[in-house]
Amino acid sequence: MVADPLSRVFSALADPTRRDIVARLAVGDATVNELAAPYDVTVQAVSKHLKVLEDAGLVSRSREAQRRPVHLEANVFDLMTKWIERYRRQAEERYRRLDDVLRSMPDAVDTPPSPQEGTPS
Amino acid sequence: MVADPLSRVFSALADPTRRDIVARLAVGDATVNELAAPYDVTVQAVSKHLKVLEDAGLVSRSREAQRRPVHLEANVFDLMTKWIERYRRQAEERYRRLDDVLRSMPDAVDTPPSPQEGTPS
DNA sequence: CTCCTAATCAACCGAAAGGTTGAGTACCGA
DNA sequence: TCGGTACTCAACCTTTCGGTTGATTAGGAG
Repeated sequence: MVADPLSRVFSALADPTRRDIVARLAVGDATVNELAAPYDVTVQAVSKHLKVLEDAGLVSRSREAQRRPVHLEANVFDLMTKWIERYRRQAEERYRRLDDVLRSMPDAVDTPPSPQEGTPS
Repeated sequence: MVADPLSRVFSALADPTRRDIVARLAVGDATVNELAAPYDVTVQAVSKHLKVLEDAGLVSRSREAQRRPVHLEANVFDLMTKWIERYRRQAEERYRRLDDVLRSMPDAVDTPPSPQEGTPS
């Protein structure tokens, strides 16, 4: 994957197994085998999932003898949260303004999705 | 796509073009042709993107003559935000507890990511 | 009715995702 | 040194994704 950071994070969390792994890691660090245990997929598949999460910056892997404990990097969530909040706020602001406009013309339409007006272009 | 709601939302926003469309819609409703204009892809491709966003519950399409104005449903962001906040909080809480433990044993290790302890299982 | 515009549907294509099996690497323990 | 354990790498397979072109539906405008 050579996508932008935001796409990598969103895409990493678009898979339920990977979200599950993140949920598990929020409790505490774990090894690949520990993470793979609950699922009926091979440990290689989980290893691939971890690579995706790592590329997205959501987890890091250290080294402890032959074990490679996986650690959740929760701060990367900020990237998403900021993006989401930005457009949510913007959309809500817009809704509020539209509401004001409708309130300021009390004699106009009262059926919101009615496409009956002849608004010329 | 027959995935769970959360996967649909994350996956919908994993594409930069679709995030761009969401950003555009936060400013105001738009038609498919208007949305397609800035990109050098066909209008059919954009229509597909909108279908993905609609299936994720992020936008809705009404009908106004032969036009189908697209509207941003900002409230669906909540689903993501809740999921993210949950595990961020959990991870931060864990970090805080670990910090407390380390503080309560002042003679122990002082190199945070040092995997030198022989914690027996 | 006929034409134009807006948008979707359908079939297809190449690339990437998610899975598998099999081999390879790295480290510990006897 | 020889296994055994923990994990990754590589090749392959099938499904999904993002895009295309071409046909079709739906609704004004003349």
